[in-house]
Amino acid sequence: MLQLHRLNNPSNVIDMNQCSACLIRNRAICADLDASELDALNKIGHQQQIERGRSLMWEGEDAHLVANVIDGVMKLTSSLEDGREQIVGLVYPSDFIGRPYGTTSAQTVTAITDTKLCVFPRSAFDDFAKSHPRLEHKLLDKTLSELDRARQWMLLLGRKSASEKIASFLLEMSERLAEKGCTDIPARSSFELPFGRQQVADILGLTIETVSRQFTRLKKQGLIDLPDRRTVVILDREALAVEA
Amino acid sequence: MLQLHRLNNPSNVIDMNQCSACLIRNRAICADLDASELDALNKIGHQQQIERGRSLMWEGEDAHLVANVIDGVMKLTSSLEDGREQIVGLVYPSDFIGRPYGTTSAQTVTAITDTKLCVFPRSAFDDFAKSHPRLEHKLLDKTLSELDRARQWMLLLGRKSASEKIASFLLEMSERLAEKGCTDIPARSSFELPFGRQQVADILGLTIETVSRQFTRLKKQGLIDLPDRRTVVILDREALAVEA
DNA sequence: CGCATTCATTGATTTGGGTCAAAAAAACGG
DNA sequence: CCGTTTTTTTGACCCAAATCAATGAATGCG
Repeated sequence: MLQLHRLNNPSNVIDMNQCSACLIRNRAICADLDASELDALNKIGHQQQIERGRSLMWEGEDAHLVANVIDGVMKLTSSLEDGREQIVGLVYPSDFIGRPYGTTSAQTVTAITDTKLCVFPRSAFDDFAKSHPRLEHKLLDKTLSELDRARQWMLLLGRKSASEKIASFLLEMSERLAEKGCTDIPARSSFELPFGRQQVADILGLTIETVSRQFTRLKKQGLIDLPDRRTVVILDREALAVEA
Repeated sequence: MLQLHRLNNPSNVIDMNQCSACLIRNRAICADLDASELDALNKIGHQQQIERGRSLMWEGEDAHLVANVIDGVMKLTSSLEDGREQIVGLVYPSDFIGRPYGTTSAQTVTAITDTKLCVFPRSAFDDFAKSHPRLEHKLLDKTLSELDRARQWMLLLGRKSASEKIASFLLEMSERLAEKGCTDIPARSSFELPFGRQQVADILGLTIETVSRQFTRLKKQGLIDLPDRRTVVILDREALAVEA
């Protein structure tokens, strides 16, 4: 069933256009490359659109590609045989996807919103990376940051209560979405979640019902407002931080 | 209070002796270095003993060093203000510790057993790494593996029940401790945990009582035996795998 | 060796969050 | 615009694991 979502539709494939105009160029792994290097990298990759809900790679399967997110949000998920799912990572513009120097993907990578990517065949990318230390350096730096973030999330998953999880989540989202420019809303106190309630539950290791109840509780207590189901307005950041 | 554990006791500092005799040399980040490179790395680091319970760096504090574990087991922990603690990583011989190109440590690093380390001042290590792509490459590879492992652990923390957590833990330990040669016991079905019950609880996001109850349950059901409080014998790996 | 301390087990009780079920509200499609 | 589908909210109930409280076993030390 998941197989149906495979992306081998050539109509989605677009020639890689000028990196120099790329909005996330200075934050992505290609940031430290010079013009000629960028050109070489250009030749091995291409831009690709991927629509909301579609997956780019699957847990346990061969991953023959790596990618950079240009625009949109993706999720990394691990799941159990019975369908329980945990979102183990979120991928924002300028973030890197995939496992260089590995064969199988440890997680499923799925678009949460329509997403624009720079895609590279893994083997070609591996070769390029091995011979371009500055790129590997950037990749290492990003990976180390991701690892720290993942470990911070482990504390939340293992030790925080539902209300603490929700509060931490809202605060992190308000920062992340602001910093990454995923929305046009200037005020970081108001932001649009790219996730539905079930996805929030899958991020926090909760059920959808618990997420919903916590949201309405915070709303009733006046710490947040929820104008529509995707928008969150933080009314009392202080109080929220105390809960986190 | 934690400050008392700081390692500035010069008696613990030993000159780095010959890497060529190092037991973990071929698995650690120094694996791909040639003799002269190894010699240069040698000059910036030194070996150090650290005893069980002592910490090498603290969450949120400046980390002016990075290290390689030669022998022993260490833990990475994150904690909340009220003392709740989560073990977010385990560090075995040949594993790397610390955050190159970063300033503050995101976790506390503490010895679980008496540990032997190769310690490097961070700034000197950073410089060395930047000019030695093969070392950075190795470091990247290790970091990517750690990230995959951390994310797999997030699934356990967020979605597994206590009995599933315990079963997964025992199976992983039997593999990890065998593969890393942390014990002399040849049979991977019998191994000695380097952790007490509280630490197992901190790894799994449970309480010590729940861990204890699950252990005794598995013993009563004949899936494992517990000859003494640190030793685990897996009697029915199949059944344990079904629980995991 | 015996006392003290730490660590682990076991039992009784509580509770946070899960499950099950239904209603309400949005979003979608013709 | 209306019926269908999906998503979210709300309520009633339950249970796994936490908490609280002892007891029992190891370990360490004078």
